[in-house]
Amino acid sequence: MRISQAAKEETRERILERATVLFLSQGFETTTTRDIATAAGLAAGTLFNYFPSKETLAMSLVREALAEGIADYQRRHGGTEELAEDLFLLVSSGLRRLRPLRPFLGPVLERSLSPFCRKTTCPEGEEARLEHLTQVREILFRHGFVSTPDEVALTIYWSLYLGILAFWTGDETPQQEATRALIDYSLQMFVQTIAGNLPPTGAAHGN
Amino acid sequence: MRISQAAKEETRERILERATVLFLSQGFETTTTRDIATAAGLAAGTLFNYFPSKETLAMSLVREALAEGIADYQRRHGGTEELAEDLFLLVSSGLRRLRPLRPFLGPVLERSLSPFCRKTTCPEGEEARLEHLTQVREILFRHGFVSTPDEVALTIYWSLYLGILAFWTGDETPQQEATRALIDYSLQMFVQTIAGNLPPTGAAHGN
DNA sequence: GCAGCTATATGAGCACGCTCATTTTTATCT
DNA sequence: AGATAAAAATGAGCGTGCTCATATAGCTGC
Repeated sequence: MRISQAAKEETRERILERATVLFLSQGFETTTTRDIATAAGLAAGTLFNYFPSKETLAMSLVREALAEGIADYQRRHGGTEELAEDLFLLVSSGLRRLRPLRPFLGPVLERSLSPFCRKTTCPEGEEARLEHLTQVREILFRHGFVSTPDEVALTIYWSLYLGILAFWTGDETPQQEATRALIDYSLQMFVQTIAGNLPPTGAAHGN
Repeated sequence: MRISQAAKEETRERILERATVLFLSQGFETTTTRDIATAAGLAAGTLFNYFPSKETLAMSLVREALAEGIADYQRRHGGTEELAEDLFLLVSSGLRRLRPLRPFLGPVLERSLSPFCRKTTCPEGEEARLEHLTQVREILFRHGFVSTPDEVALTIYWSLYLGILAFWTGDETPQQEATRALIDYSLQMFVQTIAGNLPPTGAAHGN
């Protein structure tokens, strides 16, 4: 068993696929790793040759979706809009890709994107965070924030973003309009602050 | 075994006390519920007559600390300061009381205060959140925000607050100065936005 | 003090995520 | 082909948090 790089990738995809089905039909917590392994035609232990933990498995789905969201955003929007609008499109693109997974995302995001306890957290979550923040930085740069934006500002951005995701996972309004309002408000808040002149630490300044 | 209401409370306190010691010396995840039960002189299962889950047990400690923080705040500050300053004092009071537990708070807060998945979350966490937000509402009211502040605004406040807590649990700077800066920034941001006139949903307006 | 009742304590046992020694499969080299 | 070594699959088994049938202790009315 040396070359079968392709076969291995295939198995990986099959696991993710079956896992998604199970998570959607019975929820994240209720689905056992044994269930997933069986559904993918593997022994219980084999699953962990592909993913170090159940959490990481689920987070792979999330990360992939968010990455596609970023790609969508880059493809469609050159960034001619206003800053807040631009960020709104980024966030929306992510949510659109995450949409099919929404029913089971609560517990997954809680464990893997939570701002707490960066050490224990699974690598996939950390990477998703970095990928998103990189894109945000790029947008800010494009809008004239030349210096690397404040560490503090980005920390706050991530807090707001998590709040949005969290709210969205439980938003029962028809077309998730409530989430839309929250995104608007959060981003306006962020942009207004970062663009203005704030006493304490001094936000990055626009042109 | 009927009356011992007082005795029961005593046992509860003993559990919390021993658990704190264990959590501090070996961390939250590493400490088993069996460890705690034994340390409190109980059988493994008895622990769960007092706390429905390990998470809830830990969260009781947090909630108590935060409640004391709020009490401290109310005792010491009539609220003569500026709004942002007032909120800063509230947050600081909480952190001061939480300080002794800091070493093991990461995983605990992650699971119990996380904005995700309100359903699964333990009741203690939800209550702590409501208690804190009630106090925030009171402060806003005192500063002239007559209408109940926007649901949206409070959701955002909580996101920011969680971000602060999260950052604080991992803050390695000498006197947690970095956290101080984050609190300043976050609250300025919040106050500035809530006081100003923000297009989308319309924040509560000051006098 | 002795039944009777009920609140509490007990610990065997369950299901879970995950590990690891072992077995099986597969590619490469002669 | 056969031998060899590496990669991958296996499933028994471990330590968790937590449950639940059972046992025990404490109060009440006699």
